[in-house]
Amino acid sequence: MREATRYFLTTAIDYPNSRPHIGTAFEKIGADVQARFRRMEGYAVHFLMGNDENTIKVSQRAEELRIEPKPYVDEMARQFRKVWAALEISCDDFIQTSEPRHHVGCQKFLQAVSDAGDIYKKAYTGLYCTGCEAFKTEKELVDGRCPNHPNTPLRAVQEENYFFRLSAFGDRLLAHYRANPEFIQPESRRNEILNLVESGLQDISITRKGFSWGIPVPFDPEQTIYVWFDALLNYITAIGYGTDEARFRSLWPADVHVIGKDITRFHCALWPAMLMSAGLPLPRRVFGHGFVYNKGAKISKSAGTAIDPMDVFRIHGADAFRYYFMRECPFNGDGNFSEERFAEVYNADLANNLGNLYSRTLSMCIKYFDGRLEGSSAIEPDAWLAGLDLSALVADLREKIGDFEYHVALQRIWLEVLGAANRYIDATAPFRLAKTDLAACKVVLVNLAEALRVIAILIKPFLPRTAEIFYRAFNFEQSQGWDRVGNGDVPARPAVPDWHVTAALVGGKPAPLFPKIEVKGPDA
RNA sequence: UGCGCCGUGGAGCAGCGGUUAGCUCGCCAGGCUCAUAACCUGGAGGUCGUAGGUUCGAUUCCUGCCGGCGCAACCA
Repeated sequence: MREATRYFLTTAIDYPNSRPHIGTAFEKIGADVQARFRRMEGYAVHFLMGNDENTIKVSQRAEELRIEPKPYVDEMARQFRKVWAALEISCDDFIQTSEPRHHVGCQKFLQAVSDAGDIYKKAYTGLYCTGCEAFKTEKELVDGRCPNHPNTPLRAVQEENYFFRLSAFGDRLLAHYRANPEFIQPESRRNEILNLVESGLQDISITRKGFSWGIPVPFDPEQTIYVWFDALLNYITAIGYGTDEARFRSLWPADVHVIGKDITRFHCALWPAMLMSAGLPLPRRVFGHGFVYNKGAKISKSAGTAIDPMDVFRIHGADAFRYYFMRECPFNGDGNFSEERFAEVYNADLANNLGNLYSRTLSMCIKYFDGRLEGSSAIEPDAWLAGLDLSALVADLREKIGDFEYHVALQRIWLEVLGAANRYIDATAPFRLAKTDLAACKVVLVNLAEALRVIAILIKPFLPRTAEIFYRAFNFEQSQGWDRVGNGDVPARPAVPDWHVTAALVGGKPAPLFPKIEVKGPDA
């Protein structure tokens, strides 16, 4: 068997200061859709996520809780993974930057960059706010004070740090952007970075002195590696850089880093420069997705606008949650979340359209044929398409999903495929044929069963649970197991002789997949 | 201030150099009854923020302005 093409994708690693909110969930879902889609296309996907743990805040928080940092980050990682699992995020690996594999790889990398002559030591003088435990720039100050801690005087602190010669990489970065237009996506992010790098880069301090929680600098144990330099390296340390070179070589470079638009500069300027210095290939693509706002307001923990994803999908299910964000919030731009809008989208697209199509199809099969469509193999189920060209549609969806244009892909599926099925029922009226022409009625139902199968495949990356329920509504697995079903199976009618309903029934009827959300009226 | 984004029928969003500007919700009128009071058809409603420019032609490209927002480099 031919070795499948590898596809390595990553998300940003998260600060484990607090639980994930819907904004971080948005990113993971978007990446997961890509991972699932690529698997369906036959790629050997490696999907990496993780937590960013070597930060001052983590050690402070652990201290507040009177526990050691390591048990603290382990517990947070457990909670994060639990949320991601509940959201059906299909990552293959989850790295914590406190793990030995990361420490080893980081030190090796830093040494490599140092050997390349891109690291030097320099005294840095700055105003330090003890309230924030951070340096402040002149621009940030309000009346010479830290805006967050106006009563705490700033201290002038001088510290010797190691610097990375980022400024030396400007021309090479620009050359790379020009030679690889798809390196930074979407276009607006690319323009931003082009602008930034053209205006000149400054060297960046990459170590801190006096912190015990973090990765020691190999050639100066008094210093630890600063979080940004350290965090980016997770993409290579997780796959064996410094610990398993063969594996590293088989997976690197990454096909895409999925990140938030706020950290594009680190991924598109600093990160490639680091890799160039160490003599490693650059990732093929960086995709900076937009943000999710809470009714137009920025998601902020302090302002109380953060929403816990669990609150939403605990009630309505992970698939509904995933659908909302993928359909409603363009991945290359910003979107909004509100309970009202969620209920609207859920009821219209999932309950009335998708779920109801499932219900009415199965109900008729059960009611008129006791669930058995005998002789189905003699029927060519393409009437329901009414001229819709499925292979052209799939080709277009490949392009759209490959470019992270999920909202467009979903709109097409709903408008054209679900629409075709619902219109077909209306046009043929199988409920009427059941009284006059059972054979004709069966033809319609075989068509509808086929429609459910096609829909199952098309929505598989987005709504994995629902897709599986659709596929398993009939005995299609006798010809192809669900786990192996891919986009190539859309036009391939299953060679199963007598299609029959295998769906779970409640009281002889299919249970509603997406029970409608009762919308509260203004006086409720 | 610099950079970026947004301003499209009542609401929320797509779209994008070119046939009658789409979708969802809401509203109105029909049809249907298999289904989660769901589904299907049709209708009302927009001079695509504003003033100019480029073009045979702009909602779509450029510039100014108005309004909203995000980011501004050791700050995630």
